[in-house]
Amino acid sequence: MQAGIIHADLDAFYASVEQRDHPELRGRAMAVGGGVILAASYEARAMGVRTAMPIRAARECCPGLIVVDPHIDAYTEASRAVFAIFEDTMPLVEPISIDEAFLDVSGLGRLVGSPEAVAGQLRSRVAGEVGLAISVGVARTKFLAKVASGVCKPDGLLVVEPDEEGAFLHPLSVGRLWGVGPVTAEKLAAKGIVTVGEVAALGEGPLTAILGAGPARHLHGLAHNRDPRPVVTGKRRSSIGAQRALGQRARSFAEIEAVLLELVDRVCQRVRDGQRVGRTATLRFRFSDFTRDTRSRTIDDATGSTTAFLTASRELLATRKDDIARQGLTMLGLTISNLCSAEAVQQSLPFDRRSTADLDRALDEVRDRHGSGAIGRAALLGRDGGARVPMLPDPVAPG
DNA sequence: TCTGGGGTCCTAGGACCC
DNA sequence: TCTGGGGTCCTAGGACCC
Repeated sequence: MQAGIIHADLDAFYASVEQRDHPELRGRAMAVGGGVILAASYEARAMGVRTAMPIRAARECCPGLIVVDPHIDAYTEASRAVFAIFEDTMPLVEPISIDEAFLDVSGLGRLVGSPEAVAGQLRSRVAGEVGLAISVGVARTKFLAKVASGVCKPDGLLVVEPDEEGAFLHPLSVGRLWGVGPVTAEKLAAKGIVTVGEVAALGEGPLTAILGAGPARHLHGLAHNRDPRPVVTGKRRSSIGAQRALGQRARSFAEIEAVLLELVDRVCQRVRDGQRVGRTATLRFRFSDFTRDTRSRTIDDATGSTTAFLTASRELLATRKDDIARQGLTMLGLTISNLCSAEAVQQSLPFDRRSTADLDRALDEVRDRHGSGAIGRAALLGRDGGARVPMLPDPVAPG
């Protein structure tokens, strides 16, 4: 099997757009900041500036750092232009974030050129037409393609051929494995495991003892470059949320309720704009001591209604009223999940007053269309036994 | 200047159903 | 009547990513 999956990743995206649009920022240690550092230029990174760093700390390690406000519209526009080039090159594009995507070029054959040639074309078109540097990794799996683009940053191109995989992967630090963050890296380091090769040599059993079954299976697979995930197009977000930092100042409960109303309104608007409906509201709290907490509630009928989610959210907020008064809230967030398309709900059959046999037949129908794990009886009936409009998952685009 | 703000995926236990 | 297995859903929480 040939190396046919591309991972393309724009370098220091927000900062690069600012440097493109403001020539006086080029070659300078600069960053985009909104409360904390959102993105730093490579010049600033060389001085130790990192994403998510408080701006004051960033200035301490990099005196003279230029911090500019974010211009989200410019980033969105640049992202659109880059993705248009991706899709013009290859229809099989899976967006990962505003500045990252996978492309499956294995089907292109000799018609367009080797994956390496396609990757080179992408890089020169993005540079020429959008004015941004992009790093591209090419490999046999998604995971390895992503590692490759990370290793060749900035402004690089790296192809890992199938017979080079072990030699490339094993010397790398475990932190390069997708899903290994500070917590997992520390657990492994405590057992003397630092490189991907050491994870690969360990075997799944001992790894399970260190990390638990799920992460061990995942990591063991990656360390041997087993990653069967295909490149998938047409995915939709499975949750939509917003949050608001409140600062350290004490807030009255009424003020917090007002913030909640704003959040609910904003999130529900976005849900409706996407022609979607949801069922679960999750409130996220952060207190003055930086501890976090979540509370969620699922309502029976999927909706995009601000009123419905406001009711659910206020109930959730009320459950923490005492803690909020005692500890002080510094952040409030709301996420709506269990999303599906509003259209799917429209098309669903009216189940009211149907017999159990009818419901079971309808369930079979849904499972035929969407797969056996798509939906359970409880989701169709509601926990109180009352019939209601069922949730259908969004259809996944073919390919 | 005050520790953004947007997501994904996984796990475990209890409730409930067949 | 008792016991048990298998499955889904909901809730809470953890880790991670950009």
